[in-house]
Amino acid sequence: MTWSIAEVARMSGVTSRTLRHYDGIGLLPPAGTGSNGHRRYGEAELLRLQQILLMRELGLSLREIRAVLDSRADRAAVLRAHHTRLLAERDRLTTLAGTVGRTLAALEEGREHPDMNGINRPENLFAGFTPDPETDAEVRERWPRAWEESRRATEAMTDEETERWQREVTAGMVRMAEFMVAGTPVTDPAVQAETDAHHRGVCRFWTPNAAAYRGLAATYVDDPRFRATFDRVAEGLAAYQRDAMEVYAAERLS
Amino acid sequence: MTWSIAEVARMSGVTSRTLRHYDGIGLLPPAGTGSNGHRRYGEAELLRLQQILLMRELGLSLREIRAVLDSRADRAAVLRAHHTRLLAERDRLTTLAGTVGRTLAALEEGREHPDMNGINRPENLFAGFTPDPETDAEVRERWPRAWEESRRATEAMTDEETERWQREVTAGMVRMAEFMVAGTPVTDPAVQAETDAHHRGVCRFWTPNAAAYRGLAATYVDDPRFRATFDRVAEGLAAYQRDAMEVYAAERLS
DNA sequence: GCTTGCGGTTGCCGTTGCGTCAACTCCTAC
DNA sequence: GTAGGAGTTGACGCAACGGCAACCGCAAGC
Repeated sequence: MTWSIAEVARMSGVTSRTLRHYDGIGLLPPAGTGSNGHRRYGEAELLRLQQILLMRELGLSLREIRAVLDSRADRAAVLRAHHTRLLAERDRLTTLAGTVGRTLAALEEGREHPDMNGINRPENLFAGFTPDPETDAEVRERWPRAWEESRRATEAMTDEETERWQREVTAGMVRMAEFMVAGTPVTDPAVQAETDAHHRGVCRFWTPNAAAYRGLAATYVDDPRFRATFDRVAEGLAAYQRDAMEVYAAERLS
Repeated sequence: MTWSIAEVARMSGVTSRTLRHYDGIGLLPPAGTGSNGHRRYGEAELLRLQQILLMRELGLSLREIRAVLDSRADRAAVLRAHHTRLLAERDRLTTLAGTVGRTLAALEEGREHPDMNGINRPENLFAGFTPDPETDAEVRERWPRAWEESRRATEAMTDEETERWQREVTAGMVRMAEFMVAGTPVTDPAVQAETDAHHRGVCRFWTPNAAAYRGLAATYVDDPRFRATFDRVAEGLAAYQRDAMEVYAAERLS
């Protein structure tokens, strides 16, 4: 028993165009083609199509589905990865919806040019920034090991890399500010994930233990130069960042 | 003071390709071009670019951004619509992640061919379905007005429309089953939204008031033929659907 | 014998927001 | 004279198809 493309389409609920597409990308070739070039599908193909549609409903890409069906990938592993992606995307949308909602509220409150809810978005906070000699000397004196490590790492970067990195730091600060104005507690997994990114960023230059990381956190608030940098992005960000770092140090560092 | 494309790219953090793209689609034409064809950007363009990037970060499409900037659309209205879209998409992902998570759990529990967590997914539950004369006569006798209205609406549909409609009904039942196995309470907005869709579907043939809709709900469970149809999708679906409909009737109908 | 219609075919464009070549041009410095 | 850098336009590619065009084969009806 074989079926024509239109019959399969009616039985499965997809369009014949889709079936041709699946044939075209090698996901579901028909059992054979008649003398007139018409595709003929058998039971094996119907079964395969059923599997395809099942996974498609779960949101897997056709490429992944093909990998699974051709047993070039483990079903469970693919689904786990997909699940993680879904949760991450959901969290992203949640944050985004919050930001849009606040912007909207500001707009309707009459502020014609909302300033992003108190967040400034410098494209690159450190553009043309050279650490002033005074601070540099101070760091060198107080933490000579860290200063030396950091110096080596900095010198190894090209100008381009430096700028990309500065941009990334700025973006991280803005994301943190987002959480802050959204009222997200610093213990929230999303905030801690961001803090983890910050920690990894710091580790590019210097690997702090819990106490050192806490020291850095304190410096952000206590040192007027650091605090000013944070507060240029959003008021209170230095303290928020410090709190997040302290939670991170307590939970993830030793 | 004007800037070259590379300068603007460095200042704003986007690539020169992006700027050319924005020019290409008319979103951000340069202030002018030099004798050598090179684009020159002025302060007005930088300001416009800043606005663009702001809205882009909020997730708006370039088309929407252009509409807003050319004041062919209301900022607040666009943001409100976008906010709604974001929330809907977030909810979709949440449900999807739940389904994927349960499928994954079933898979890891050893069931190599998980049956979608107890949900059957007939492509079209009513394929080739003709209401049996007995039921038909019964409905006609008990609710003559409704039977007549429904008959007229049914006859007005082409075969194609009928099949599409049956498919949609089946899909709705599967979505309901998803909520049921996910343990979502029937009072949940998502479930009520689905019930609203069901209600609108019913209204294509017959417009029930609160009592009638509740009566239909009861029939789903009490009538063995209806219940069997629901339970072919998932066990207990008839009761779940009834509960959802009763909540709906109480809250939205009179 | 000719037309009409159905069911199928291939192939190409459009969708979104750019990344990534390729092939040129212009200007400057050595 | 030539190498290099900064710019240009044009085109393909990405995911998963929808939709259209042009064409083919086969049947029925005139």
